[in-house]
Amino acid sequence: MNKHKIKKEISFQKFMEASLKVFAEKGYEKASLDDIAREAGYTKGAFYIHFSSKEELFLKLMKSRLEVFKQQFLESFTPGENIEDTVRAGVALFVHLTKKDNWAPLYFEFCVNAIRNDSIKKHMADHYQDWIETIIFILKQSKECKSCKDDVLKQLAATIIALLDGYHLQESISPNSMSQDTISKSIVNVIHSIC
Amino acid sequence: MNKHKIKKEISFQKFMEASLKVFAEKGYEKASLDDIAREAGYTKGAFYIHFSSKEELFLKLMKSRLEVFKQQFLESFTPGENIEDTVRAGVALFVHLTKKDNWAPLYFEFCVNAIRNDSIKKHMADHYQDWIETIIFILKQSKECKSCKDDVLKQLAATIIALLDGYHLQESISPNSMSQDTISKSIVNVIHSIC
Amino acid sequence: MNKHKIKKEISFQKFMEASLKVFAEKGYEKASLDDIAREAGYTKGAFYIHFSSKEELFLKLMKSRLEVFKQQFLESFTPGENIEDTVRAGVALFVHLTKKDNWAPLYFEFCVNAIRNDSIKKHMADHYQDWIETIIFILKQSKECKSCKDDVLKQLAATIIALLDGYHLQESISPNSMSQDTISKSIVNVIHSIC
Amino acid sequence: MNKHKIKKEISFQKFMEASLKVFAEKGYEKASLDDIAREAGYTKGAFYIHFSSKEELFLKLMKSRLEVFKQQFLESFTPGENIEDTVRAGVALFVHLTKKDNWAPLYFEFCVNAIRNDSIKKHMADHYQDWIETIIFILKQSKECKSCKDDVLKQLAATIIALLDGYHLQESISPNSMSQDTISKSIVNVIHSIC
DNA sequence: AATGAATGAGCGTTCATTCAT
DNA sequence: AATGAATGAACGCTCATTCAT
Repeated sequence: MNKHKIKKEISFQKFMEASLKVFAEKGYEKASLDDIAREAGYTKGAFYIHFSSKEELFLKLMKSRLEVFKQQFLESFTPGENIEDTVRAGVALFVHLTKKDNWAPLYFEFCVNAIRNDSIKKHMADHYQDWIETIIFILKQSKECKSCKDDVLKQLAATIIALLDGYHLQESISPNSMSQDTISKSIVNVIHSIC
Repeated sequence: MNKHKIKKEISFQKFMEASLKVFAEKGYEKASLDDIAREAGYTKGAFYIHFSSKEELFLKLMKSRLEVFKQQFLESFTPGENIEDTVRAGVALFVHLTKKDNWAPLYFEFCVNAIRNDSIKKHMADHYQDWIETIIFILKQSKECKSCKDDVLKQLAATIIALLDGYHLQESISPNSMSQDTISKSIVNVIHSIC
Repeated sequence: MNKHKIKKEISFQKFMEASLKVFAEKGYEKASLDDIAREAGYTKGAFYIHFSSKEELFLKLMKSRLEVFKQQFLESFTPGENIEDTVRAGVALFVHLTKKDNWAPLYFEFCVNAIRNDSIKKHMADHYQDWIETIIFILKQSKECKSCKDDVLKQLAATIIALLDGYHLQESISPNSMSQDTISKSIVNVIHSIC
Repeated sequence: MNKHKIKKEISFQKFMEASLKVFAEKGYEKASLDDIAREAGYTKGAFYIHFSSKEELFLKLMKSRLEVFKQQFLESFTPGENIEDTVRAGVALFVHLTKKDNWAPLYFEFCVNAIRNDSIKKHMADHYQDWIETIIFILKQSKECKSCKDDVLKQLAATIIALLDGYHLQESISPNSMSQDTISKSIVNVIHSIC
């Protein structure tokens, strides 16, 4: 039992959780290391034991949260009997996860920074690719898409993501413009029309 | 003809144009008033003749650019003979405007700040409302949607916006995942399925 | 009459004088910009109106003080009737200037930083070259050195500088080990022996 | 034989050697204990087992290196048959030692700190006194200085040190301005002229 | 004897804002 | 209307020192 390592892991996690909160509340630039350290229950100096810079923390947090989001989705997702039920379950789960942990401000903070910073952009692009593949995998298990070509499915998956992202954004700024039902129906329709 | 006022209007516009560029390049926080003033061809002190704070500038710029975007859309938009052509024209125009003037980083900068700041959020919400109405107005001119109920059209318009926003975001981070054609077809299908 | 420029020049000079004092007292690294600004009667922020970095200030101060030292020497130096009087006058003047304005700690601070920093080193090397030429010029006016070869005079001048630097250093650490008289005599002797 | 003590002595020496290197490269202030510990092959915490502070290390290093320099000089120095050979041998040895172990930046770092810090100054003054006595001892073995008065020899020794220090400084900043031969000749001449 | 997590004070630098000119 | 010197509060980062392990 290595107490040092355990302690380090605990503080690392506290910093990650604290930064999740502070970045979500204030955005990357306005979140100060003082804020984050205070929230984590440490001093600013301690921060540099665990991270080499603010940017590194942001990147690590981003990787971690995007991964956690995907894991939580995959763990809880259960496809329905038909494509409609499957989509409905997926959308419901997406909406649910989206409301947890201050996800919206953090996610769009990632996006905005990705647009201007190439190394973040690369990461977000990978993340999109991941989701495209995940969605294709799910779609392929339905009778509707079983025999669709891969490039068609790719476009379809990207469209579904666009719808969800756009819904998420709209919901964050002007809640209740769209119902979950509308989103689900639209997705199902797009699937039927393309496949 | 008041020379003072004309001069003032000119420098105001120069600051607006300069800040459009600098905010798009660096984001709100990292854009310094020095950068903006230099870009505008003035000094920092001059800034405060036209704006009372950096935040005010950002808000004014946001209002102005969102308005300009809409005006440019409305001016150039010509509905086609049928809904499909109309949608295709609208999407093409949206994509075109979206690529001008470094629009993506600025637009999503607005969105991200809206999520965290209530007065900005209010503004963006109004902007969404505006677009919803504009889209409803366009849809109503087609035979497909002529007799649709208003609340159905609202959901439809919001869905179209979500698709476009989501496409815009994806395109900014990971270009060429989706074709314009896909987006148009999806919109047409959603229209058909809902109306 | 440009008040802005005058004001700027005054503050610039105050910063230069303040840094002269603070660098001499604390050395380059331990002298903080807060110290220097306080000593100058300004705040830290004002510093960056006049200098782009701490290092730039140090370099400017170094150039300025080395130049001032040389100017003061040249202005006050009057050769004697013979080489002995000339040397005696020169040494007395050197010793006098050396005791003004906290010169020793500043000068050796320059030297130490020169050893480790190439751009400073280049500057100090130029300064040495300057002094060698100045001393050669003075020596050439004496009948003893009138017809000496240039490379011999160069070695002679460098030796004289070594003696003065070495004396200056020793005097700064362990005062009164050597008399001015000794130094003068030694220089005269070296001149006689080489020329 | 105490294993603990031997181990302690070894790590002490490693820290001394490491700090010799790091102080020479970066100077006192910019040398961090992290740098030194890493160079020594330990961690920062271990440092405080052997030294109570950074300043103490610097002082111990200074004492040790000044002593080592003198020991190395005395061990290798062999007087010649006449004063000229003796001086030539001494100068050659001085120049040789001076080029070893990054001596210049360290030595002048000592000097600069001595000028500003009284306890270091005291130490350097003792060091100078030591060298004066050493040089007097050497000079007294020559027929030229055998019967010189002590205070005359003291001035002479101080002058020789000044020349060597000045040469060392000049050589460190602007190499090859003076030849070793010139320095030797000058010293011999000063000896002849004073004694 | 040695590690390494944590502190806390300090530093160089940036920048929105003010105001005399 | 415009300049630009000055402020003052932050901020990211460093580092000598402490202490539980």
